[in-house]
Amino acid sequence: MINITFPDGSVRQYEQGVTGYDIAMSISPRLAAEVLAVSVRKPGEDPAAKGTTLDVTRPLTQDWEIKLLKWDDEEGKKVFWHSSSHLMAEALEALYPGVKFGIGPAVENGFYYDVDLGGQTLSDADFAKIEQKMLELAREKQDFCRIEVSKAEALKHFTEKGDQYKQELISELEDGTITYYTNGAFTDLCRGPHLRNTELIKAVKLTALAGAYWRGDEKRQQLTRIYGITFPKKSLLDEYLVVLEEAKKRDHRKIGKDMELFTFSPRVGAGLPLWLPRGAALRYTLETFLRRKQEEYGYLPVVTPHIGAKDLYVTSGHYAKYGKDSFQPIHTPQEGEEYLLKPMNCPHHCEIFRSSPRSYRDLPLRFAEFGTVYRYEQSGELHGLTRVRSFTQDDAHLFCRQDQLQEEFEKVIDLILYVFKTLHFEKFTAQVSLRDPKNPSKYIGSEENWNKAEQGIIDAAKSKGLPFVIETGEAAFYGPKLDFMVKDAIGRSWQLGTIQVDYNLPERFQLEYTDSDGSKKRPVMIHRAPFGSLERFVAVLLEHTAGHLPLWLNPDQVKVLPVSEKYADYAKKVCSLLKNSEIRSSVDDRNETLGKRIREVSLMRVPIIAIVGEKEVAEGTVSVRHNAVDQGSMTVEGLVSYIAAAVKEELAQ
RNA sequence: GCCGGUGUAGCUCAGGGGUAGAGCGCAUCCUUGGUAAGGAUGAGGUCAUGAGUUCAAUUCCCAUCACCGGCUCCA
Repeated sequence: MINITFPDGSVRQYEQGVTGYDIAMSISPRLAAEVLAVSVRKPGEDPAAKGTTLDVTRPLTQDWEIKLLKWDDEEGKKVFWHSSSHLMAEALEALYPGVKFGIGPAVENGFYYDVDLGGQTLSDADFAKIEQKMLELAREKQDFCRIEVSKAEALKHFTEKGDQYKQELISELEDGTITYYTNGAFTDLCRGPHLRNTELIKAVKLTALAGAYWRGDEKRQQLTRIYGITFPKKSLLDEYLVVLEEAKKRDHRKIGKDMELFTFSPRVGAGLPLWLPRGAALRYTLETFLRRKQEEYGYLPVVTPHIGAKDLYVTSGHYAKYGKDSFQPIHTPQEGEEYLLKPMNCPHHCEIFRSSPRSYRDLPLRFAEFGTVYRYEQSGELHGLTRVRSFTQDDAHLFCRQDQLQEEFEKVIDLILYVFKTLHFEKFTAQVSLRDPKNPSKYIGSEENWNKAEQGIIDAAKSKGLPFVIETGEAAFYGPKLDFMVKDAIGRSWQLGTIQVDYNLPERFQLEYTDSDGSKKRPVMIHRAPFGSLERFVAVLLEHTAGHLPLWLNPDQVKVLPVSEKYADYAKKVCSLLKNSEIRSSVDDRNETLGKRIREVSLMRVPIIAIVGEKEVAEGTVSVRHNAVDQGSMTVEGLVSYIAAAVKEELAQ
């Protein structure tokens, strides 16, 4: 007998060799029908440690703490989708004989399989056929069987099959650890785990077709990557399709066009956004918001040029690292002079630090700048406002003493949390990015400093009670960092704010201050950007809010609509009174019906509509509609204080 | 940068070897309206750019550019 501990702490005894499925059955057949996989962990192991996921058909031979994984568990979905990729492979093999398979994992939303179709081509017109075949095979209730094989046997099998991709994978595996999974006529090299059988897959949708290199290496064979997603219920697929539609509607590129915020012009160049008046108003409001807060936190605004001498970046180390992949140096008429478009603001700020002798009493010094930078992003990677070649960082560099690092880092976390809170990004996670210990040559700076910096970040995050994950190998080449990933209203993750500790640039720029004992010391530097960049932040904000920006931030706060042209003069008067109170307002007195203008103004997401007609002119009032809700009539002064109160409430949160 | 797709009016898109269409928007007129689409008339296009095939190219072929979906990358 073995002891099985359940998540609630209860323990039950089972026969040796019992399966997850048997255990589920012993609780309820209904649970057994839903259970997709089982997560096991040695009893008493750290609860934070991830368990091992096993097939529900795997016999259990020792004491375990288990969790029965269902669709609602991330790991359960992974197993479901991974099995689906095998199902798709089976369908492909049936429809396209001779097809060879690369890898077919589960991803965040579904799964893919990289395949080599030989000479055959595939287009999304073929999706329906493949989906049909998958459903047909799924209904056959094929069991997924796990088979252990020797390396020699596995190599022989795939050599005979002529699948060089699997051969390559097997050749890198250790003998004795190799398993196959079969479902129906399809056998795949696979570690698993998988579903019990294919029947659990009730709804199938192939979503995209893409090219992908074998093992991500552009020098190697290009495979066709087929993306799909499956569900245990048809209704879940329908819901998913609705979410996709919703995401399309929330696409910041579309909203930006609708709301006339920004545009691009091929004549100006790819990835170089042009901010339209309303977009510029939005940016300006965001900048002012942050500038004021930073002032409270003791930041000092600085301004630096958009170009810098090449030597500046040679000193910083960026030239060696990125020079070849950047916009190329600008050459001046005077021979030998070379300037670079600035790809970051830090070297300029380092020079500001150097501009005068610094005392330990001066620290910390916090230089802030909305600094526009230029980076030669690969053409294929440009995407709306989230990935551009010219963008403005809400940048600041904090120069502090080692004993101030922790506190400064924590204050930056506070500032970022304030920004997120005010803009209603309620779901976010922090990611601590550390060095890749296997690849030390990728990084500059001493081992000792790296250790100090990495520990400093972890300590600060812990003391702020920040939920964070550690990612090794994700650090910048000059230092470790703490990145904030926010989840938007429909659950997608985006990287926004970042805080980075840097022991390297102070070294390279020979920055120093005089300590209390008269000795020269090197300051520590913190890079930070709560928004990340204004471009990306606006994009994420638009997708998060579907363009329904809060009143304080909206480029149009009030639209004044005269009921008919007779009241246009009064409307203009109201508008100018509002403007006198620094409210962003305009009049729509076009010769259109009131209903139509309300519709259009609402579609433009203007939060407040002030309607004026005979009654309002007589009474000296406006009729106010806020977010489609009638607020009754009020005087212009009344509307001004109404807005002031609403804005104050939005910002106070 | 690589693979695939797309590029037709300001916007969203249909069409197709014989130089073009719809809806919305825009303009003018009628209407002067009370909380999400009033009516009529009209103007707008080197069919992304460049070369090629053809009697004839917006349509077919090639290249370039931009955008879209992936891959790779991201100081």
